[in-house]
Amino acid sequence: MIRLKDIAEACGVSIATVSRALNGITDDNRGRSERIRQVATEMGYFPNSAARTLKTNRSNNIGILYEDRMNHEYFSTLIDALRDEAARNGFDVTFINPKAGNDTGNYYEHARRRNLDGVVVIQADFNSAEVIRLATSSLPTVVIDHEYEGCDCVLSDNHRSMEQIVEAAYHMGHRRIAYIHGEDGTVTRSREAGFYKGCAELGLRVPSTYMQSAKFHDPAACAQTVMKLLDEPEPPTCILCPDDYSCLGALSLLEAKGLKVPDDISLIGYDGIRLAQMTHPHLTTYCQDADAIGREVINLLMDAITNPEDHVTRHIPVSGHLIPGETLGRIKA
Amino acid sequence: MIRLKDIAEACGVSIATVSRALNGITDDNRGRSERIRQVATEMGYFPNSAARTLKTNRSNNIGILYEDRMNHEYFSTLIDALRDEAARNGFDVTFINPKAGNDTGNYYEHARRRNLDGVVVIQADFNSAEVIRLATSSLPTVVIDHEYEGCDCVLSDNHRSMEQIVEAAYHMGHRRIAYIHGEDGTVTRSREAGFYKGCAELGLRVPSTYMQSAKFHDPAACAQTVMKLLDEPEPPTCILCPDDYSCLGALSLLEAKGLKVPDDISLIGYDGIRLAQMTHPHLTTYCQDADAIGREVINLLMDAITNPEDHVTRHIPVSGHLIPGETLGRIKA
DNA sequence: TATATGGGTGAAAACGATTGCATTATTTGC
DNA sequence: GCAAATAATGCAATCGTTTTCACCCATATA
Repeated sequence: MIRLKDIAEACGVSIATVSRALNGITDDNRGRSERIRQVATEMGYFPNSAARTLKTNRSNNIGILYEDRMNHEYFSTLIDALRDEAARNGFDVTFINPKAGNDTGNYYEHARRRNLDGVVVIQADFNSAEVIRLATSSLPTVVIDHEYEGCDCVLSDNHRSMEQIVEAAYHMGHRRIAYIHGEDGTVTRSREAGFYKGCAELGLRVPSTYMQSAKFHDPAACAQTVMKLLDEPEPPTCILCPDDYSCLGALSLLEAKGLKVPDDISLIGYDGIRLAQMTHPHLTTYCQDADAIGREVINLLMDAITNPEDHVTRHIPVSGHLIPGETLGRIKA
Repeated sequence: MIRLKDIAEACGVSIATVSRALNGITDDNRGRSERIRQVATEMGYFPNSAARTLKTNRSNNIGILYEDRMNHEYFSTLIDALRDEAARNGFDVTFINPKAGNDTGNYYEHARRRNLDGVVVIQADFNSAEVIRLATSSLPTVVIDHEYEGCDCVLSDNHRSMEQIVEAAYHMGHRRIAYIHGEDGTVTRSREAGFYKGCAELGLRVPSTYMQSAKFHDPAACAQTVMKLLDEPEPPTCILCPDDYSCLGALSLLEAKGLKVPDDISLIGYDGIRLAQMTHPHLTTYCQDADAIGREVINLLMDAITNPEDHVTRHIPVSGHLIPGETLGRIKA
């Protein structure tokens, strides 16, 4: 590999001069810098990032952490968005590993060892010591969908989205709306609150049995819970599911039982995966704007990295939108 | 951050001794190494990978390249598998970026600049100069689903899988089988060949109109092509789709036209995404073993990295399996 | 007791870049 | 055209680690 030294020798100048020419420190005097740059390109030079990192303490590399497997469309879209947005800023993206090889490395250590300039927490157990350590460390960190004191975060509108969903169902005439939520966590609690608020504002009574718990991304679990709801003395006319996968599970079950969606019962999903628009009927669902979230995350991170002094931590909400679909039907008067 | 120097001072030994103790070079003499290790842990030491990389020319970091957006379940599963398998070997994973910030960096340069020890090409335009450069470089590279001369690769069984699919349809009594394939490329050509071979072995005639082209992951395109096939004077009784998403598009269309799947016509997908088993009817589809592929890829890469001398390049096939599903029906005699 | 043996040790040189400081070359103002 | 100001340059130190080499000390062997 070509080093600065090689270029220096080829040009008959010192290493320092080459470094400065390539980094644009010197105003191009007599075209000398220009010539150096040209020679560098001719020789096929590119900087050794390890050396640069060692000296400058900047790696132009950020870490992303997610503990689950990435088999939800929302996650992979988000990761793509992060990658692209980081690249636009000249940054690379490296995974922070839940199980870092032989080393009993925690996340923070892993990030430091790799000289990462910042970290994005996409999804994790927000109560675990390791994650808290990371979020509260001096390392620039942006967390998605969870608020830590003094830590930047980007929040998809879990609360507001549920309100919107409830309103949408209400406007279609539904008065008996049940909510099957996912596992407990920041996201779930926020959505739950939004659901209750939406109901309260519209004066809807919510029997305790209308609030059910299942698991995220588990169609069978959701279907089973739907069964329970149908056995209620007063079954709901509209059921909100934790996510689109679960919703599809519910849809299957209902069809298998001979119930027509949305004629007999309405369903609403969450996430807006592409497949939701390929089924019959298309899912009525709420779509989070993963690209926008990615953009905001990287913006925050870049600011925290480049202006550590006057960076003020912020909590930024990003809103999505309701996809009409066909699983939410009008209640016959 | 704690440096070797700090530990050396704390222990009253030289930096070299600390380095050797921590790396297990010295047989633990009089428990000294043990004590050094202990002090290191107490002080919260972890190595600076930039420094280590600079000195050793090894980063314990591999790159993965994919040019598309990662919105297919197969890709994200694969990336997860690669990440986990790499971690098991003490390696991290960094994305190689199609558009590397301001730099007009090609893939190879990007990998070198980052001191990556190896690269996995998950998906790319295999004819582009950049990708060829990467694959033919001295940098350990494993390519998935494309064979370059002298370059390691792991091949999902595109060819054999199509034969199996054809056989499965045949055994259900189908004699008029059409194939809608994706965009041209290594994968498509291999599948096409498998399809023809399967038909030939069973003595099935394949009218040229039965071989149609659409796009991968485009339900609408597939649906449209299905329309064309239905207009044939002798329409097929079974249609093979490029992938599950496309297949769902076809399924929707057929249902919309009042045709029953699989009673009136059979469909077979490809990929085995989770959603394929949540629809009604469940998709009959072929599932690639992403975990196994990931495992093989990393195995190859690790060998190429650790034994560059006696590493022999290999082309490894990984087979998947047919998921029965319900969209392939028996032809009434 | 003296001599080989052998591994543990420390000093120091790398790896390739950036950067403070002193110096030299160039430009500017008069 | 000369002094002062300014810009560009080179030297050398430095980032944190690994590793060569010479050295030392302990143990085993004669």
